[in-house]
Amino acid sequence: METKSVPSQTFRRLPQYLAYLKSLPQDGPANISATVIAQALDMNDVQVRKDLAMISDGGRPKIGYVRTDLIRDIERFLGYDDTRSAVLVGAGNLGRALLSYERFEEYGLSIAAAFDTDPALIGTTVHKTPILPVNKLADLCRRLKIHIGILTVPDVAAQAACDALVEGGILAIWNFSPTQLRVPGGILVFNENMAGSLAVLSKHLSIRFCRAERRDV
Amino acid sequence: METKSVPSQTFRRLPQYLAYLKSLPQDGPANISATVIAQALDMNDVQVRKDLAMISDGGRPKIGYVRTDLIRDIERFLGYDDTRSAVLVGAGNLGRALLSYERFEEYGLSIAAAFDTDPALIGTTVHKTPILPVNKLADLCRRLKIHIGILTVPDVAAQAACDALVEGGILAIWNFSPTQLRVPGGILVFNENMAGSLAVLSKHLSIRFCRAERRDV
DNA sequence: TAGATTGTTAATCGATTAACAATC
DNA sequence: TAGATTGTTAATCGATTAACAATC
Repeated sequence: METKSVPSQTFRRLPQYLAYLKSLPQDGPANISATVIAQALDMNDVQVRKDLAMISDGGRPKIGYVRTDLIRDIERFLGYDDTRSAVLVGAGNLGRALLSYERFEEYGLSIAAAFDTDPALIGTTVHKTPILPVNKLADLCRRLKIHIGILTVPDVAAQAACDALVEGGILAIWNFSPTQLRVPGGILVFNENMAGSLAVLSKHLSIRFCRAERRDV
Repeated sequence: METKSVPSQTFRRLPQYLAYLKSLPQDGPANISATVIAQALDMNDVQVRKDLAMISDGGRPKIGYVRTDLIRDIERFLGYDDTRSAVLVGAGNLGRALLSYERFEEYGLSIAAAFDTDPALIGTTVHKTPILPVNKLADLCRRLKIHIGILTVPDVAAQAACDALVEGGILAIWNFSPTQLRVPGGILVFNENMAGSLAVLSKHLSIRFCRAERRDV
Protein backbone atom coordinates (compact mmCIF):
# COMPACT_ATOMS: atom_id res chain seq x y z
CA MET A 1 0.00 0.00 0.00
CA GLU A 2 2.97 2.25 0.72
CA THR A 3 4.14 1.40 -2.79
CA LYS A 4 3.71 4.85 -4.26
CA SER A 5 6.29 5.34 -6.96
CA VAL A 6 9.55 4.02 -5.68
CA PRO A 7 11.68 3.40 -8.77
CA SER A 8 12.96 -0.08 -9.61
CA GLN A 9 16.53 1.01 -9.23
CA THR A 10 15.88 2.00 -5.64
CA PHE A 11 14.38 -1.43 -4.98
CA ARG A 12 17.53 -3.04 -6.31
CA ARG A 13 19.72 -0.98 -4.02
CA LEU A 14 17.75 -1.38 -0.81
CA PRO A 15 18.94 -4.96 -0.16
CA GLN A 16 22.50 -3.69 -0.53
CA TYR A 17 22.01 -1.01 2.10
CA LEU A 18 20.40 -3.60 4.33
CA ALA A 19 23.26 -6.06 3.98
CA TYR A 20 25.78 -3.34 4.74
CA LEU A 21 23.88 -2.06 7.77
CA LYS A 22 23.60 -5.58 9.14
CA SER A 23 27.31 -6.17 8.60
CA LEU A 24 28.20 -3.33 10.96
CA PRO A 25 29.23 -4.32 14.50
CA GLN A 26 26.29 -4.47 16.90
CA ASP A 27 28.22 -2.55 19.52
CA GLY A 28 29.41 0.09 17.05
CA PRO A 29 28.01 3.62 16.82
CA ALA A 30 24.22 3.83 16.85
CA ASN A 31 24.12 6.35 14.02
CA ILE A 32 25.28 6.20 10.45
CA SER A 33 25.34 8.83 7.71
CA ALA A 34 24.39 8.45 4.06
CA THR A 35 27.88 9.62 3.20
CA VAL A 36 29.46 6.65 4.97
CA ILE A 37 27.05 4.16 3.41
CA ALA A 38 27.72 5.62 -0.02
CA GLN A 39 31.46 5.34 0.40
CA ALA A 40 31.27 1.74 1.59
CA LEU A 41 29.09 0.68 -1.33
CA ASP A 42 30.77 2.87 -3.92
CA MET A 43 27.69 4.95 -4.66
CA ASN A 44 26.67 8.60 -4.71
CA ASP A 45 25.70 9.96 -1.31
CA VAL A 46 22.78 12.00 -2.58
CA GLN A 47 21.38 8.88 -4.16
CA VAL A 48 21.58 7.00 -0.89
CA ARG A 49 19.86 9.85 0.90
CA LYS A 50 17.13 9.99 -1.71
CA ASP A 51 16.55 6.26 -1.54
CA LEU A 52 16.39 6.27 2.23
CA ALA A 53 14.09 9.28 2.31
CA MET A 54 11.53 7.26 0.37
CA ILE A 55 11.22 4.46 2.84
CA SER A 56 12.24 5.86 6.19
CA ASP A 57 11.21 8.65 8.55
CA GLY A 58 14.50 10.30 7.79
CA GLY A 59 17.68 11.07 9.63
CA ARG A 60 18.86 14.13 11.47
CA PRO A 61 21.32 16.64 10.06
CA LYS A 62 24.84 16.29 11.40
CA ILE A 63 23.92 13.02 13.15
CA GLY A 64 22.67 10.74 10.38
CA TYR A 65 20.26 7.83 10.66
CA VAL A 66 19.66 5.47 13.55
CA ARG A 67 21.09 2.20 12.29
CA THR A 68 18.56 -0.13 13.87
CA ASP A 69 15.62 2.01 12.76
CA LEU A 70 16.94 1.99 9.22
CA ILE A 71 17.30 -1.79 9.22
CA ARG A 72 13.75 -2.15 10.51
CA ASP A 73 12.35 0.31 7.93
CA ILE A 74 14.08 -1.33 4.98
CA GLU A 75 13.03 -4.81 6.06
CA ARG A 76 9.47 -3.70 6.54
CA PHE A 77 9.40 -1.93 3.20
CA LEU A 78 10.80 -4.88 1.30
CA GLY A 79 8.28 -7.11 3.02
CA TYR A 80 10.92 -9.27 4.65
CA ASP A 81 8.72 -9.60 7.71
CA ASP A 82 5.87 -11.45 6.05
CA THR A 83 7.43 -14.23 4.07
CA ARG A 84 6.38 -15.15 0.56
CA SER A 85 6.23 -18.73 -0.58
CA ALA A 86 7.63 -19.99 -3.83
CA VAL A 87 8.18 -23.25 -5.65
CA LEU A 88 11.23 -24.19 -7.64
CA VAL A 89 11.21 -26.30 -10.79
CA GLY A 90 14.40 -28.10 -11.77
CA ALA A 91 16.57 -29.53 -9.01
CA GLY A 92 19.80 -29.66 -11.00
CA ASN A 93 22.95 -27.86 -9.93
CA LEU A 94 21.53 -24.38 -10.24
CA GLY A 95 18.26 -25.36 -8.57
CA ARG A 96 20.12 -27.01 -5.71
CA ALA A 97 22.33 -23.95 -5.39
CA LEU A 98 19.29 -21.76 -4.93
CA LEU A 99 17.67 -24.25 -2.57
CA SER A 100 20.74 -24.23 -0.34
CA TYR A 101 21.02 -20.46 -0.44
CA GLU A 102 19.93 -19.82 3.16
CA ARG A 103 19.89 -16.12 2.53
CA PHE A 104 16.59 -16.28 0.66
CA GLU A 105 14.81 -16.80 3.98
CA GLU A 106 16.37 -13.56 5.17
CA TYR A 107 14.98 -11.89 2.07
CA GLY A 108 11.47 -13.03 2.94
CA LEU A 109 11.34 -15.81 0.36
CA SER A 110 10.68 -19.34 1.41
CA ILE A 111 10.79 -22.18 -1.09
CA ALA A 112 7.99 -24.53 -0.11
CA ALA A 113 8.79 -27.34 -2.52
CA ALA A 114 10.96 -28.24 -5.48
CA PHE A 115 9.98 -30.28 -8.53
CA ASP A 116 11.88 -32.44 -10.96
CA THR A 117 11.29 -35.22 -13.44
CA ASP A 118 14.30 -37.31 -12.48
CA PRO A 119 13.06 -40.38 -10.47
CA ALA A 120 16.41 -40.52 -8.68
CA LEU A 121 15.82 -37.10 -7.18
CA ILE A 122 12.15 -37.42 -6.34
CA GLY A 123 11.59 -38.17 -2.70
CA THR A 124 14.91 -36.73 -1.62
CA THR A 125 15.33 -33.36 0.05
CA VAL A 126 17.74 -30.47 -0.41
CA HIS A 127 18.17 -28.35 2.68
CA LYS A 128 14.92 -29.75 4.08
CA THR A 129 12.99 -28.86 0.92
CA PRO A 130 11.33 -31.94 -0.56
CA ILE A 131 11.70 -32.72 -4.26
CA LEU A 132 8.42 -33.84 -5.77
CA PRO A 133 7.36 -35.10 -9.21
CA VAL A 134 6.43 -32.37 -11.64
CA ASN A 135 2.91 -33.71 -12.12
CA LYS A 136 2.07 -32.62 -8.58
CA LEU A 137 3.18 -29.06 -9.26
CA ALA A 138 -0.02 -27.35 -10.40
CA ASP A 139 -2.10 -28.98 -7.71
CA LEU A 140 0.26 -28.05 -4.89
CA CYS A 141 0.62 -24.43 -5.99
CA ARG A 142 -3.11 -24.04 -6.07
CA ARG A 143 -3.65 -25.72 -2.71
CA LEU A 144 -0.98 -23.67 -0.95
CA LYS A 145 -1.84 -20.49 -2.88
CA ILE A 146 1.75 -20.03 -4.01
CA HIS A 147 2.33 -17.17 -6.44
CA ILE A 148 6.05 -17.28 -7.23
CA GLY A 149 7.75 -19.88 -9.39
CA ILE A 150 11.51 -20.20 -9.80
CA LEU A 151 12.56 -21.83 -13.04
CA THR A 152 15.91 -23.62 -13.13
CA VAL A 153 15.31 -26.39 -15.64
CA PRO A 154 17.44 -27.04 -18.72
CA ASP A 155 16.64 -24.97 -21.75
CA VAL A 156 14.46 -27.51 -23.57
CA ALA A 157 12.23 -28.16 -20.57
CA ALA A 158 11.65 -24.50 -19.76
CA GLN A 159 8.42 -23.86 -21.66
CA ALA A 160 6.72 -27.02 -20.40
CA ALA A 161 7.67 -26.22 -16.81
CA CYS A 162 6.47 -22.68 -17.32
CA ASP A 163 3.11 -23.94 -18.56
CA ALA A 164 2.75 -26.11 -15.48
CA LEU A 165 3.45 -23.11 -13.26
CA VAL A 166 0.86 -21.05 -15.08
CA GLU A 167 -1.64 -23.87 -14.70
CA GLY A 168 -0.95 -23.81 -10.96
CA GLY A 169 -1.98 -20.16 -10.78
CA ILE A 170 1.50 -18.72 -10.42
CA LEU A 171 1.62 -14.93 -10.90
CA ALA A 172 5.35 -14.33 -11.23
CA ILE A 173 8.13 -16.45 -12.70
CA TRP A 174 11.77 -15.93 -11.92
CA ASN A 175 13.38 -17.43 -14.99
CA PHE A 176 16.99 -18.61 -14.83
CA SER A 177 16.85 -20.49 -18.12
CA PRO A 178 17.96 -18.62 -21.22
CA THR A 179 14.65 -19.21 -22.95
CA GLN A 180 12.11 -16.55 -23.86
CA LEU A 181 8.97 -17.88 -22.19
CA ARG A 182 5.50 -17.54 -23.66
CA VAL A 183 2.98 -16.74 -20.95
CA PRO A 184 -0.59 -15.49 -20.93
CA GLY A 185 -1.00 -11.77 -20.25
CA GLY A 186 -0.91 -10.66 -16.65
CA ILE A 187 1.84 -13.05 -15.61
CA LEU A 188 5.14 -11.46 -14.80
CA VAL A 189 8.30 -13.05 -16.12
CA PHE A 190 11.54 -11.92 -14.64
CA ASN A 191 14.53 -13.08 -16.67
CA GLU A 192 17.89 -13.50 -15.02
CA ASN A 193 19.92 -12.62 -18.09
CA MET A 194 23.34 -14.12 -17.41
CA ALA A 195 24.46 -13.95 -21.02
CA GLY A 196 23.69 -10.25 -20.94
CA SER A 197 25.76 -9.69 -17.82
CA LEU A 198 28.62 -11.58 -19.37
CA ALA A 199 28.40 -9.45 -22.51
CA VAL A 200 28.60 -6.21 -20.52
CA LEU A 201 31.51 -7.56 -18.52
CA SER A 202 33.37 -8.55 -21.66
CA LYS A 203 32.72 -5.13 -23.13
CA HIS A 204 34.33 -3.35 -20.20
CA LEU A 205 37.27 -5.70 -20.39
CA SER A 206 37.89 -5.16 -24.08
CA ILE A 207 37.70 -1.39 -23.66
CA ARG A 208 40.34 -1.72 -20.97
CA PHE A 209 42.50 -3.90 -23.22
CA CYS A 210 42.25 -1.47 -26.11
CA ARG A 211 43.44 1.31 -23.89
CA ALA A 212 46.29 -0.82 -22.55
CA GLU A 213 47.37 -1.84 -26.02
CA ARG A 214 47.26 1.65 -27.44
CA ARG A 215 50.22 2.51 -25.23
CA ASP A 216 52.42 0.24 -27.33
CA VAL A 217 51.55 1.94 -30.60
CA MET B 1 38.29 -1.54 -31.52
CA GLU B 2 34.78 -1.23 -32.94
CA THR B 3 33.64 -0.45 -29.41
CA LYS B 4 32.61 3.15 -30.04
CA SER B 5 29.76 4.03 -27.75
CA VAL B 6 27.38 1.13 -27.80
CA PRO B 7 25.29 1.50 -24.62
CA SER B 8 25.34 -1.17 -21.92
CA GLN B 9 21.67 -1.87 -22.42
CA THR B 10 22.31 -2.78 -26.03
CA PHE B 11 25.02 -5.19 -24.95
CA ARG B 12 22.58 -6.88 -22.59
CA ARG B 13 20.04 -7.34 -25.37
CA LEU B 14 22.37 -8.61 -28.09
CA PRO B 15 22.65 -12.10 -26.60
CA GLN B 16 18.87 -12.27 -26.55
CA TYR B 17 18.62 -11.43 -30.23
CA LEU B 18 21.29 -13.99 -30.94
CA ALA B 19 19.54 -16.73 -29.00
CA TYR B 20 16.29 -16.00 -30.79
CA LEU B 21 17.89 -15.93 -34.24
CA LYS B 22 19.61 -19.22 -33.56
CA SER B 23 16.36 -20.77 -32.36
CA LEU B 24 14.74 -20.18 -35.76
CA PRO B 25 14.53 -23.18 -38.08
CA GLN B 26 17.58 -23.48 -40.34
CA ASP B 27 15.36 -24.13 -43.33
CA GLY B 28 13.01 -21.26 -42.53
CA PRO B 29 12.97 -17.91 -44.37
CA ALA B 30 16.39 -16.36 -44.96
CA ASN B 31 15.22 -12.90 -43.93
CA ILE B 32 13.82 -11.56 -40.71
CA SER B 33 12.51 -8.13 -39.78
CA ALA B 34 13.11 -6.14 -36.63
CA THR B 35 9.36 -6.09 -36.12
CA VAL B 36 9.21 -9.87 -35.85
CA ILE B 37 12.18 -10.05 -33.50
CA ALA B 38 10.66 -7.36 -31.31
CA GLN B 39 7.35 -9.19 -31.09
CA ALA B 40 8.99 -12.50 -30.22
CA LEU B 41 11.07 -10.95 -27.45
CA ASP B 42 8.42 -8.52 -26.25
CA MET B 43 10.42 -5.43 -27.09
CA ASN B 44 10.00 -2.23 -29.06
CA ASP B 45 10.76 -2.63 -32.76
CA VAL B 46 12.58 0.70 -33.10
CA GLN B 47 14.84 -0.33 -30.27
CA VAL B 48 15.70 -3.58 -32.00
CA ARG B 49 16.44 -1.72 -35.23
CA LYS B 50 18.62 0.79 -33.41
CA ASP B 51 20.56 -1.94 -31.64
CA LEU B 52 21.11 -3.88 -34.84
CA ALA B 53 22.13 -0.77 -36.76
CA MET B 54 25.03 -0.35 -34.36
CA ILE B 55 26.62 -3.68 -34.98
CA SER B 56 25.50 -4.76 -38.42
CA ASP B 57 25.66 -3.48 -41.97
CA GLY B 58 21.94 -3.06 -41.86
CA GLY B 59 18.93 -4.61 -43.45
CA ARG B 60 16.90 -3.67 -46.46
CA PRO B 61 13.53 -1.92 -46.36
CA LYS B 62 10.58 -4.20 -46.93
CA ILE B 63 12.84 -7.27 -46.73
CA GLY B 64 14.55 -7.09 -43.36
CA TYR B 65 17.86 -8.57 -42.31
CA VAL B 66 19.62 -11.68 -43.56
CA ARG B 67 19.38 -14.06 -40.62
CA THR B 68 22.75 -15.72 -41.01
CA ASP B 69 24.54 -12.40 -41.53
CA LEU B 70 22.95 -11.04 -38.40
CA ILE B 71 24.02 -14.06 -36.36
CA ARG B 72 27.56 -13.70 -37.66
CA ASP B 73 27.66 -9.94 -36.93
CA ILE B 74 26.36 -10.27 -33.38
CA GLU B 75 28.74 -13.11 -32.59
CA ARG B 76 31.66 -11.20 -33.97
CA PHE B 77 30.71 -8.06 -32.11
CA LEU B 78 30.30 -9.83 -28.78
CA GLY B 79 33.64 -11.51 -29.34
CA TYR B 80 32.20 -15.00 -29.27
CA ASP B 81 34.70 -16.06 -31.90
CA ASP B 82 37.82 -15.55 -29.83
CA THR B 83 37.18 -17.20 -26.51
CA ARG B 84 38.13 -15.63 -23.22
CA SER B 85 39.47 -17.70 -20.36
CA ALA B 86 38.26 -17.43 -16.81
CA VAL B 87 38.76 -19.15 -13.49
CA LEU B 88 36.07 -19.93 -10.97
CA VAL B 89 36.53 -19.85 -7.21
CA GLY B 90 34.16 -21.88 -5.06
CA ALA B 91 32.99 -25.24 -6.38
CA GLY B 92 29.84 -25.47 -4.26
CA ASN B 93 26.39 -25.85 -5.75
CA LEU B 94 26.35 -22.52 -7.53
CA GLY B 95 29.91 -22.93 -8.77
CA ARG B 96 29.12 -26.41 -10.09
CA ALA B 97 26.01 -25.07 -11.73
CA LEU B 98 28.04 -22.51 -13.63
CA LEU B 99 30.72 -25.07 -14.47
CA SER B 100 28.14 -27.38 -16.00
CA TYR B 101 26.47 -24.57 -17.88
CA GLU B 102 27.63 -25.58 -21.34
CA ARG B 103 26.25 -22.42 -22.82
CA PHE B 104 29.13 -20.31 -21.53
CA GLU B 105 31.32 -21.81 -24.24
CA GLU B 106 28.83 -20.57 -26.80
CA TYR B 107 29.14 -17.15 -25.22
CA GLY B 108 32.88 -17.14 -25.75
CA LEU B 109 33.75 -17.86 -22.13
CA SER B 110 35.78 -20.86 -21.21
CA ILE B 111 36.47 -21.75 -17.60
CA ALA B 112 40.02 -23.01 -17.47
CA ALA B 113 40.06 -24.15 -13.87
CA ALA B 114 38.06 -24.06 -10.67
CA PHE B 115 39.38 -23.62 -7.14
CA ASP B 116 38.18 -24.69 -3.72
CA THR B 117 39.49 -25.23 -0.22
CA ASP B 118 37.59 -28.46 0.44
CA PRO B 119 40.09 -31.39 0.24
CA ALA B 120 37.27 -33.71 -0.80
CA LEU B 121 36.70 -31.69 -3.96
CA ILE B 122 40.31 -31.01 -4.90
CA GLY B 123 41.51 -33.32 -7.63
CA THR B 124 38.01 -34.05 -8.92
CA THR B 125 36.56 -32.53 -12.06
CA VAL B 126 33.21 -30.99 -12.93
CA HIS B 127 32.38 -31.19 -16.60
CA LYS B 128 36.04 -31.77 -17.41
CA THR B 129 37.15 -28.70 -15.47
CA PRO B 130 39.66 -29.64 -12.76
CA ILE B 131 39.20 -28.40 -9.22
CA LEU B 132 42.46 -27.22 -7.72
CA PRO B 133 43.52 -25.96 -4.28
CA VAL B 134 43.08 -22.22 -3.80
CA ASN B 135 46.78 -21.67 -3.09
CA LYS B 136 47.53 -22.43 -6.73
CA LEU B 137 45.13 -19.78 -7.93
CA ALA B 138 47.30 -16.69 -8.25
CA ASP B 139 50.13 -18.58 -9.87
CA LEU B 140 47.92 -20.27 -12.46
CA CYS B 141 46.13 -17.06 -13.42
CA ARG B 142 49.40 -15.33 -13.97
CA ARG B 143 50.91 -18.19 -15.97
CA LEU B 144 47.89 -18.58 -18.23
CA LYS B 145 47.27 -14.82 -18.42
CA ILE B 146 43.68 -15.20 -17.30
CA HIS B 147 41.81 -11.96 -16.70
CA ILE B 148 38.34 -12.98 -15.58
CA GLY B 149 37.49 -14.43 -12.19
CA ILE B 150 34.10 -15.86 -11.25
CA LEU B 151 33.38 -15.75 -7.54
CA THR B 152 30.94 -18.31 -6.14
CA VAL B 153 32.23 -18.86 -2.63
CA PRO B 154 30.16 -18.50 0.55
CA ASP B 155 29.79 -15.01 1.91
CA VAL B 156 32.54 -15.19 4.54
CA ALA B 157 35.19 -16.44 2.10
CA ALA B 158 34.45 -13.87 -0.59
CA GLN B 159 36.96 -11.17 0.29
CA ALA B 160 39.84 -13.62 0.72
CA ALA B 161 39.07 -15.28 -2.61
CA CYS B 162 38.81 -11.87 -4.21
CA ASP B 163 42.24 -10.91 -2.86
CA ALA B 164 43.71 -14.08 -4.34
CA LEU B 165 42.20 -13.24 -7.72
CA VAL B 166 43.63 -9.74 -7.58
CA GLU B 167 47.01 -11.17 -6.66
CA GLY B 168 46.78 -13.35 -9.75
CA GLY B 169 46.41 -10.31 -11.97
CA ILE B 170 42.69 -10.68 -12.66
CA LEU B 171 41.12 -7.58 -14.25
CA ALA B 172 37.43 -8.36 -13.87
CA ILE B 173 35.50 -10.21 -11.20
CA TRP B 174 32.02 -11.58 -11.70
CA ASN B 175 30.76 -11.68 -8.16
CA PHE B 176 27.87 -13.99 -7.26
CA SER B 177 28.33 -13.63 -3.51
CA PRO B 178 26.26 -10.98 -1.77
CA THR B 179 29.35 -9.27 -0.39
CA GLN B 180 30.62 -5.82 -1.34
CA LEU B 181 34.18 -6.56 -2.39
CA ARG B 182 37.08 -4.25 -1.72
CA VAL B 183 39.42 -4.14 -4.71
CA PRO B 184 42.25 -1.87 -5.80
CA GLY B 185 41.35 0.77 -8.37
CA GLY B 186 41.24 -0.35 -11.99
CA ILE B 187 39.71 -3.74 -11.29
CA LEU B 188 36.16 -4.18 -12.44
CA VAL B 189 33.68 -5.85 -10.13
CA PHE B 190 30.44 -7.00 -11.59
CA ASN B 191 27.88 -7.90 -8.93
CA GLU B 192 25.13 -10.35 -9.73
CA ASN B 193 22.62 -8.81 -7.37
CA MET B 194 20.07 -11.58 -6.79
CA ALA B 195 18.59 -9.97 -3.70
CA GLY B 196 17.93 -6.90 -5.81
CA SER B 197 16.17 -8.90 -8.51
CA LEU B 198 14.06 -10.58 -5.88
CA ALA B 199 13.11 -7.22 -4.40
CA VAL B 200 11.97 -5.89 -7.77
CA LEU B 201 10.01 -9.05 -8.41
CA SER B 202 8.30 -8.82 -5.03
CA LYS B 203 7.49 -5.20 -5.69
CA HIS B 204 5.68 -6.00 -8.92
CA LEU B 205 3.81 -8.78 -7.18
CA SER B 206 2.62 -6.63 -4.30
CA ILE B 207 1.44 -3.93 -6.68
CA ARG B 208 -0.54 -6.61 -8.46
CA PHE B 209 -1.97 -7.87 -5.17
CA CYS B 210 -2.97 -4.39 -4.05
CA ARG B 211 -4.85 -3.91 -7.25
CA ALA B 212 -6.52 -7.31 -6.93
CA GLU B 213 -7.53 -6.67 -3.35
CA ARG B 214 -8.89 -3.23 -4.02
CA ARG B 215 -11.69 -4.84 -5.97
CA ASP B 216 -13.01 -6.37 -2.75
CA VAL B 217 -13.16 -3.05 -0.90
C1' DT C 1 2.75 1.58 -57.70
C1' DA C 2 1.59 0.77 -52.65
C1' DG C 3 2.90 -0.83 -48.54
C1' DA C 4 6.21 -2.78 -45.51
C1' DT C 5 10.34 -1.87 -43.54
C1' DT C 6 14.61 0.58 -42.57
C1' DG C 7 17.29 4.22 -40.21
C1' DT C 8 17.42 8.88 -38.32
C1' DT C 9 16.00 12.98 -35.95
C1' DA C 10 13.29 14.85 -32.25
C1' DA C 11 10.49 14.21 -28.02
C1' DT C 12 9.84 11.90 -23.87
C1' DC C 13 10.82 9.53 -19.99
C1' DG C 14 13.37 8.04 -15.93
C1' DA C 15 17.37 8.06 -13.21
C1' DT C 16 21.52 10.29 -11.55
C1' DT C 17 24.03 14.14 -10.08
C1' DA C 18 24.78 18.98 -8.83
C1' DA C 19 23.49 22.98 -6.17
C1' DC C 20 21.62 24.81 -2.14
C1' DA C 21 18.73 25.99 1.66
C1' DA C 22 17.38 24.02 6.21
C1' DT C 23 18.87 22.20 10.59
C1' DC C 24 20.99 20.17 14.45
C1' DT D 1 28.61 29.36 16.63
C1' DA D 2 30.61 26.51 12.66
C1' DG D 3 30.47 22.62 10.18
C1' DA D 4 28.51 18.29 9.01
C1' DT D 5 24.60 16.37 7.31
C1' DT D 6 19.85 16.14 5.67
C1' DG D 7 16.30 16.69 2.04
C1' DT D 8 14.69 19.19 -2.03
C1' DT D 9 14.75 21.63 -6.35
C1' DA D 10 16.96 22.09 -10.76
C1' DA D 11 20.25 20.40 -14.28
C1' DT D 12 22.18 16.69 -16.61
C1' DC D 13 22.60 12.45 -18.53
C1' DG D 14 21.26 8.22 -20.86
C1' DA D 15 17.88 5.29 -22.72
C1' DT D 16 13.41 4.59 -24.81
C1' DT D 17 9.81 5.83 -27.80
C1' DA D 18 7.44 8.58 -31.32
C1' DA D 19 7.43 10.70 -35.82
C1' DC D 20 8.91 10.66 -40.38
C1' DA D 21 11.56 10.62 -44.54
C1' DA D 22 14.03 7.20 -47.47
C1' DT D 23 13.82 2.94 -50.01
C1' DC D 24 13.00 -1.40 -51.93
